[in-house]
Amino acid sequence: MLSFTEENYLKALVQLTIFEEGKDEVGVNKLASCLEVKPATVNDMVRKLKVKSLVSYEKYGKISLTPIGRNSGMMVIRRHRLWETFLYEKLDFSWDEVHELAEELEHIHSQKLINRLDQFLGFPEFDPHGDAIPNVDGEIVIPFRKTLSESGKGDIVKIVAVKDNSIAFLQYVDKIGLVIQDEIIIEEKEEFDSLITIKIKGKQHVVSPRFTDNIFVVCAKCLKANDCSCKY
Amino acid sequence: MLSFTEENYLKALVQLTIFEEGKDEVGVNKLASCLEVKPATVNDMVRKLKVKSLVSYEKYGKISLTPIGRNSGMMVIRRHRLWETFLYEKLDFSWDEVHELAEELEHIHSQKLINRLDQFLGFPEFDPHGDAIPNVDGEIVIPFRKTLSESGKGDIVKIVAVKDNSIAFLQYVDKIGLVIQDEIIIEEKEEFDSLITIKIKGKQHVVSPRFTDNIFVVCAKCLKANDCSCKY
DNA sequence: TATAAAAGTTAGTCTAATCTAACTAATTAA
DNA sequence: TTAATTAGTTAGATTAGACTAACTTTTATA
Repeated sequence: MLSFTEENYLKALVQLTIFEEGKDEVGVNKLASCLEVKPATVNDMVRKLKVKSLVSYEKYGKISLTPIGRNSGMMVIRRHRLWETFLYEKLDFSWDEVHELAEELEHIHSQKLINRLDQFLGFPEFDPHGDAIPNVDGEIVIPFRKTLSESGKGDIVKIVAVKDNSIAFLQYVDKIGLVIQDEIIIEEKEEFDSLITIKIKGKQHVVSPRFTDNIFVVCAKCLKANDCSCKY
Repeated sequence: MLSFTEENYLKALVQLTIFEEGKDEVGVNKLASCLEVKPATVNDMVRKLKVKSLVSYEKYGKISLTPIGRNSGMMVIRRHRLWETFLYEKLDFSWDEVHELAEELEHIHSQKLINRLDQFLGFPEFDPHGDAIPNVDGEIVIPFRKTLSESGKGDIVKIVAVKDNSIAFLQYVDKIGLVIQDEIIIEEKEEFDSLITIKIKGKQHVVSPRFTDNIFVVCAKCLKANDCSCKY
């Protein structure tokens, strides 16, 4: 049985490798800052996780997940996202409240509980932030998507997820009136300071990279993220 | 913020004092065996809880809860029993499965979460084992009831709760076919070995004190536990 | 009421998860 | 290609919650 802490390390590793495009390993410092602990602490823990065959690691090398470690980490994320969905759908919590609560709930271990919860929720595919929920085997389809920052002037896109789950960010998104699946028109991109002018539901907003880096979108027409050549 | 462990101490103290008729304090050994730790461990912890004004305690004396300690302990029990109800009512768990899962879920702290859950469940008064659920202020109405062992020959009673929440006991209750609110007729009481012959739904069963000590009942006619003088 | 048994305490040890401070290795840039 | 910077390691300390073993106090009983 994994401890609360060990699970948090595995979860962070999944986020920093599998969910981070084109990466399958991560350094001690990066993991430390993600978990808000000191590198020395990570060093100790990674050795323990290695003994348990959950990570691959050599002194002065990078850290990566073994298949077992990956699956365990994925299960934590599955639990997290299913609880978020429960809180949002059934208990009427707002999307900026659910993350914090799910941080605790994700450590309840029972497989049976989480599978029953999944069923109770009607086997949802996405959590309230638009993130895919790993299935019972720890598999996940990472959908094609790009950030709003990567969209070009004139593009008409659809928001499919948010990257940042912090209360401050989500409340800002609410304030603008943006909801998952909404259409966004990129009206202007200012090279100088990277500010972008967008239109949502007919209303214009000027937003910063701090915002656009954390909004995941696809083309509103073809629903592709990258090799889209749709013309409006 | 109380730790997982501190909460378990407070919960056990509520059970051993408030829920145990005519007691308002308990010794180190009793608490230790209830929590399945050594008396030395309890001694340490009780000192810590005293510093936090959660218990009253003097060296070589008995342990009792302060009003704050009582309320904190009650909140753990409220959470436990609401989660049990959720698992039973919404996720179709059987009553012998819910206790174990609720032991983990009860440590999720959010007041808001538990009050929303309460509302979602329709403000239930009793958990699946027939135990009353403390309200939002940590108050509880401990209903009048006696054990089946205390019932006399010829009594017709109604089961309102079970004392033991262990899987083995609950599965035995299921096997007999007994359900909360069922009527039980005490047909025979054997002084020699304390075996009792009961009739449930027209079927006779011979049961031991191990069973009857853990079944809470009231008079089926007047719904009183003690000063009942109903004649059948 | 003396003494045995039960209940409670103390001191010292252990493990998990963290830290700080000082060190070493690897990488980057002048 | 050396020096500076960044990344990673090690040793030793700390805290919470548990333990054992030896001791002391309280209670019950002969």
